[in-house]
Amino acid sequence: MPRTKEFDPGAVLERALDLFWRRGYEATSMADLVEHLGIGRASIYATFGGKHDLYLKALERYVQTRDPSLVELLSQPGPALPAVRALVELYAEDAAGDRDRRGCMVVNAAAELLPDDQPVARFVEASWTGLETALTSALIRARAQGEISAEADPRALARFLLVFLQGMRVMGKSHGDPARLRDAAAQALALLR
Amino acid sequence: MPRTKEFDPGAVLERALDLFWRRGYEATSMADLVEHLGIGRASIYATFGGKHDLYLKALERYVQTRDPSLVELLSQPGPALPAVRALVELYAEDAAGDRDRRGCMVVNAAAELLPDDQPVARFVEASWTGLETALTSALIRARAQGEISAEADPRALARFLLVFLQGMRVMGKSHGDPARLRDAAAQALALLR
DNA sequence: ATCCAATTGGAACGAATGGTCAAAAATTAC
DNA sequence: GTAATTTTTGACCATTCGTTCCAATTGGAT
Repeated sequence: MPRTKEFDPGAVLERALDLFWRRGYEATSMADLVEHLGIGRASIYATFGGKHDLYLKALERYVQTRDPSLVELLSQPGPALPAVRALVELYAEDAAGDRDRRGCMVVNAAAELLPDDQPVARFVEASWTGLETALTSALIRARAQGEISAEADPRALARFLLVFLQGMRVMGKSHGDPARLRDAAAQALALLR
Repeated sequence: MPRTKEFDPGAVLERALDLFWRRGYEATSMADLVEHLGIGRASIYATFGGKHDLYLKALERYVQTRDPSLVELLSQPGPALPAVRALVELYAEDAAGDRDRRGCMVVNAAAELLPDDQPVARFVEASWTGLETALTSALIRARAQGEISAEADPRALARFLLVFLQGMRVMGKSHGDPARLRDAAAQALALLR
């Protein structure tokens, strides 16, 4: 009995994600969204709720469609260290080569909305904890397989990498020397031996 | 002939800095500022210009009154490496112990306003370049004094530390395990040998 | 004491904000 | 074909936004 929607909610959410990612939360107005999403104002409210709900769903989609490749990358069987190194280099290239300098949406969310926005805060923390866990488990495997020193502390190393990666993501928003992030990444990788 | 102001512009700017630092640019309204600065609306415009000008001046004050201690710290005569290590630990403690999780205003500015806001972009880049330069010069001294390996690359190491420090500053906005940043910092310091 | 000039508080500005509502259109099930 | 129900459209809402203006006030210089 319900009438079918004329649009694909997933595709619309993707466009909302694009806008929020590029401009942030406050700087993106409902008028902007109405214009770029291609659907009416009321349809947005009916489908996603208010602006904050829509932002949260966009952030969720961001994590689910951009980050998971990382966890998969880290969970491949076989040698674990190359995956970790590849991850760091991927982040460096990503940040250094990002033409429109949108950075990482999670980092942007943390910087703009935290500490006041609790739903976003929970989301950010969960995202970071997830990456820390994936890194830790990869490093535990690496140590077990003799790829890094037996004395290494996998969790501490994972935490270090986690912080360093977020650093690259913030700094990627600035038009600095692209070699800066590459140099930094090369040094960070020296810690993994 | 000009009449003297009834307020101390420096003190007022300090209060504006406090607000912008905590809430960011967009989320801070002129009404908020009027309420917290203790001076009239027109006085704000007459003294500092519009909202964006005020933000820029607050950001400037932030860098001038919070960061310079760092440059001084790194420029002390004698052994250079302890100063660098102290700096990393200071950032870690700062981020982990920051009760109200306001983070670093430069990082917040970068995440919220970049890449679209060019004046802010210039400011952020200058701030980061300045820290990179100070770190590089300290590490050059450290190498010359035999505190780190002769094969070490001071600039690359400085860039690494720069990125890592900014990472701590973003992540400090989240209520995560405080040990996370301390663990990370300890690992990063292992690179300075 | 007087004039000058700048600062002051507060009212007012139009534009833009996020959100709502009711009428119209459209699709499905019968 | 008809009835039912939901989506869509777009006008509309009160509020808040950053900014400007003006009249009153204030303090400094002569």
